Amino acid sequence: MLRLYDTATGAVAPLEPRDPGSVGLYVCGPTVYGPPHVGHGRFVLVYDVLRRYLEHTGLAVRHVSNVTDVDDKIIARASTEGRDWREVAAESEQQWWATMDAMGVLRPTEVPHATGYVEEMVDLVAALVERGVAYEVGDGVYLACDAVDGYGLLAHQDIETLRASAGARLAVADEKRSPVDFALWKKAKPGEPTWGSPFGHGRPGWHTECVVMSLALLGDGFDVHGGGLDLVFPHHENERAQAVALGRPFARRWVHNGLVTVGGEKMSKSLGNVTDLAEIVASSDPRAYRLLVLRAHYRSPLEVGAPTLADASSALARVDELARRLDAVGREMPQDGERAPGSGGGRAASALADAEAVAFADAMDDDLATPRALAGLLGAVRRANSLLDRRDVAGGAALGRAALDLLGVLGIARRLAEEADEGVLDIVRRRDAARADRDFATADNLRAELESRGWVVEDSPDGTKVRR
RNA sequence: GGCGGCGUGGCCGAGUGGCUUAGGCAAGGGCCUGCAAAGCCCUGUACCCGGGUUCGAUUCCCGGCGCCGCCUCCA
Repeated sequence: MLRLYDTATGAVAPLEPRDPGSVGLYVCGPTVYGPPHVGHGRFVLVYDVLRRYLEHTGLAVRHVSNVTDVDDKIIARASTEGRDWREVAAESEQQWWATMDAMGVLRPTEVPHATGYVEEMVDLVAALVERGVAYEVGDGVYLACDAVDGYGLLAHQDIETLRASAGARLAVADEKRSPVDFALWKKAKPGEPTWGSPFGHGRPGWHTECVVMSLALLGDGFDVHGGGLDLVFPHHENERAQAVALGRPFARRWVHNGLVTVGGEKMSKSLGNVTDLAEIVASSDPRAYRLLVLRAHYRSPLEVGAPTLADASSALARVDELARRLDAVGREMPQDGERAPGSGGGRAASALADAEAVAFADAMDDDLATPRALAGLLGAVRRANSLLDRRDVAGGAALGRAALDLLGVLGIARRLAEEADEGVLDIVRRRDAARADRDFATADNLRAELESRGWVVEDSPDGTKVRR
């Protein structure tokens, strides 16, 4: 069984689902006001792999990830660009999915939009007011955090400390009773999108959006709530506060992924080091970024840059090379190739494959230790290549296929080979003819020609092979 | 100031009280090759500093130094 770290307790513990056989996972999704960056890419990949692994172990996963489609930043951008806020949100969301699809990320099973749940949000705010834990002032409705049992659970600080900390930093200008209180409902300002409510026209606060959507779709006491480490406080703390104030059980487990650094620092607009995710997907194999992300533990910080991406790309090339070799082997061998006749090594070979699967599960069950899982798999890739080099086709194929299958669980499936067109094949044939004539000067010129067209040229007993 | 975390070989990045002390990339040597490419084999003797605990610490404890994140919108 998967053991996962819980931010609330600071300990690793088995993930025991509320409903046997299935897991409800809520992940805070993007606010759609601009193009996705590598930080978004990391959180999406982390939870994509969590989901894939849970499904691999036979659990049904209900994976809910919201889109925040009304927010200060969306409104601000629409305003400066003189456009409708809905248009900005829709366009950004389209960009989001295009990039995620390119990265091979599974779409969440449900994608609630904040604007689709405003009525429920109003109801929730009203219920909190009715219970006397929320109060209305001039610019909105706030939650009185003092009334919340265990406020500070995720921040690992008591409310007095949080109050002092917030009070010291914020020039208190609004009408909140306490600096830690937060807006459930923001009353309308001129030119902003609004909805009607018992507290006047306005829009919901961010923290209210997520608590409403997660409970609406996954129900009380759902299994896992995830998001970036930077959402722990105040966002998740405040989501939880609302549920607690209502007397509803909230997430049973809190999972947070580490942040991406660029040049050793967190990405931020003020530092000017925000790396566009779409650029990475366009300029390199999207699986390279996935590999990079999985090579670090999900709770550690991760350095992303051209050098680390190039590094991951090279590692991936070796995996793909094995896949190509196995394809070739598959054509020469019967399809039940693991037990190829006359090899005699079949049983030992499948034992080797089983051992890989066990090691993989051990690593993954240990708080999603993808670095260890990957280390094992990449080692298996090398050993499989080694067996194939030594003509142990049965052993190499069994081990190699096992490794590739398990890499597939992580979303690092093999890339489809690109077919060479007739013009390229013509050069290949001329080069083979030249090599047969031992006219190496001509052969080398033709190889240079192929390489200049972007093909990697490899000689084999069957003649020139090209790939890219 | 409070809270959380980190400092590992050229780079990225796991991990561990001693045992064969990840993995990847890069580098050097080798096998293979007409030469390459790809693949494989071999090599590197790393754990911020100072104390302490211990038979033994990179790993545990204390203290420093440096760095990062959160405490305000943020994946």
